[in-house]
Amino acid sequence: MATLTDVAKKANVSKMTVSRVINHPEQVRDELKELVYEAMRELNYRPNAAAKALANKRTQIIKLLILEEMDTTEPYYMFLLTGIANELDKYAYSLQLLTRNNVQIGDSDGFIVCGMRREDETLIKSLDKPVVLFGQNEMGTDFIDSNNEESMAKATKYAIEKGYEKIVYLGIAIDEPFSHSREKGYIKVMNDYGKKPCIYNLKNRSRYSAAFIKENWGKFSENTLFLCASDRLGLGVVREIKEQNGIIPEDYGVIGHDGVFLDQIAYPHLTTLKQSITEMGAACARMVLKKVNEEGKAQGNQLFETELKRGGTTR
Amino acid sequence: MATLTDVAKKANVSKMTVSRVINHPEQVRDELKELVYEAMRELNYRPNAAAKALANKRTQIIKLLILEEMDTTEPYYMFLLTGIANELDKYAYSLQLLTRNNVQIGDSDGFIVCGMRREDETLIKSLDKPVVLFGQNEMGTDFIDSNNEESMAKATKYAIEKGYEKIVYLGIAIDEPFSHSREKGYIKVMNDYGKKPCIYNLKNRSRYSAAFIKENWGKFSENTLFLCASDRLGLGVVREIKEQNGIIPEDYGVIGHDGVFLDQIAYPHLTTLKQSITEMGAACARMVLKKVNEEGKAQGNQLFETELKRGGTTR
DNA sequence: AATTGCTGTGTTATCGGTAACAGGATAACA
DNA sequence: TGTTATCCTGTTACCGATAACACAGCAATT
Repeated sequence: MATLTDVAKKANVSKMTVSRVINHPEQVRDELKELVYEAMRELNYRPNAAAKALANKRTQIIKLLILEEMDTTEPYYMFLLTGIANELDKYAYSLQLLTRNNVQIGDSDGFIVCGMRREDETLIKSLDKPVVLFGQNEMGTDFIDSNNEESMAKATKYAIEKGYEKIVYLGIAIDEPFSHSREKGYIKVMNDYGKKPCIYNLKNRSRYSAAFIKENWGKFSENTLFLCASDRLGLGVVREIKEQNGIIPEDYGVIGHDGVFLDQIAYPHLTTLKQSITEMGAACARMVLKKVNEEGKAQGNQLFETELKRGGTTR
Repeated sequence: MATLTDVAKKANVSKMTVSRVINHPEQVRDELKELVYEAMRELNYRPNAAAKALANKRTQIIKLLILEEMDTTEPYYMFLLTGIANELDKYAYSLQLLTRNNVQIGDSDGFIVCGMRREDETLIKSLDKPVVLFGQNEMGTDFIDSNNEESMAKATKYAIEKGYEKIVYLGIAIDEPFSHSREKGYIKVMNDYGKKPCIYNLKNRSRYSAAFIKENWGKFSENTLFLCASDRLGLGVVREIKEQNGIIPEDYGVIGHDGVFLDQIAYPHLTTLKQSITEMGAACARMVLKKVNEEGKAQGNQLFETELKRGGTTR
């Protein structure tokens, strides 16, 4: 592997100049810069992350803290991880994965945290390096998330326009901002259309949504659409509607949320709101690196739109 | 953060001695070792991975190369990743994730490769650092995998003992060793019991197994068990049996394979062969690090037993 | 007592970068 | 022309570890 020194020799400059070309190009004459770039190209120079880390008193490591139990977690995270990892790679950063079981921090330049719940606030506040959250929150920490409210608003509108008479919202029974936002989007559009919201909150398991449909089957006239806060809930709803011999999508519609894997497990495939998880992962990585470079300066939030992906569960 | 030098001062030795205590303890007098250990404890010394990496001409990075498409992949990999990451952490190693899209290698000390197919042989042979495969193979590369043959043998035996008359094997139509091994385990036990194997190979998608059941429904008398090479296939089978009003588990049984997430999505839950993915991940990490320390010396293979996890799809 | 060998420890140089400082060249000004 | 400021580039020291070598102390050998 070529080093700074090799490049410097080839370009007939000192290695400090090469280092400057990389880190403070504005301090170097254009002429020299060209020479250096050329030498780097010819030698296929790749900076040594360890040396850089040592000199900068950095680690070139970002820790990803996953606070959710993975048994109950959707495949979801693989996409997030890929997004993060690919982006980190570009800056010679690498990733360390932490779960609740091994939070024995080693050392890192920053954190990305996901699956956070309210009670984790103290844990997160205790981290002494820049933090970016994946998932909206109200503690003022920078975050990346889907635009949950807008997402559900869009779905509600879609359902109404498809002519479903009654739109029932099945939310996730958890007191977290993302959940409230989704509900809010639904309510807003229902009000706009002069329809009465109808909301039930359930644990995020398909058996609960299935059980719910079973118990309340009598209540739901034909031409009802179940708008679910997760594909998992959607899955249970579809299962039980079929069990009850309801006809999908003519008499009953189902829309899920997330669009990661589970929507494709359902039969027919769920109409769902697909999140751009991989892009969001990349955004998390970029944001945390930026924060690292700016001594932890707040970066604000970033919301991603979801895409309504039509499956076989809506007209 | 305390450094080697800090520890050395505290223990009244040179930093070289401290380094030796860590890396070649047999070269240091017990007396001094005690002093050093004590100092390390008091200062809560953690070695600086970057410095170590630089001095050793290592990177302290292992790359995980995932060759499968993740859209079609089971959540599976999150568990693997956790296992790998936790283990690497212990040795101040971190992880970089590569997919087919970004194999532009940076630099690393070794590779763990998974989702490999035959045609990837050249790619893998081209890697210039120690490699461990997750998944059995015939190219002589060290690997970790479940004991696929034994796993299916165990399931077949179980099905027979539960009194299912006919055991139909639904394999994954792919010319890879893991697939052949699973089939082999089935055949072996069927022969042992004097039963005639009945094998179909399908693409690993639930809609194909569902379609298969639908088309062939007439052929399957009651008291048949479908032994599936994946939970995904199992899922489709369960779905279609219910569609045909077959009764599970009394008249028809289903056993899947993998035990990661999908088995719990089915209703009723699939009886499945649960793999110890996280442990296997840790084993991959250990093996690749060992290989790194032994200049790439071959490490052989390591097979993990699966656990038969009873769900509602067998008697 | 002198030589040899073995242990165990310290010294030095090095890994590949970067910050801080030093100093030469040129332009701007008195 | 001499002084000062500005711009660029090079030199030096250092980040925190490790390998290679040097060497002191002691036991075994002659």
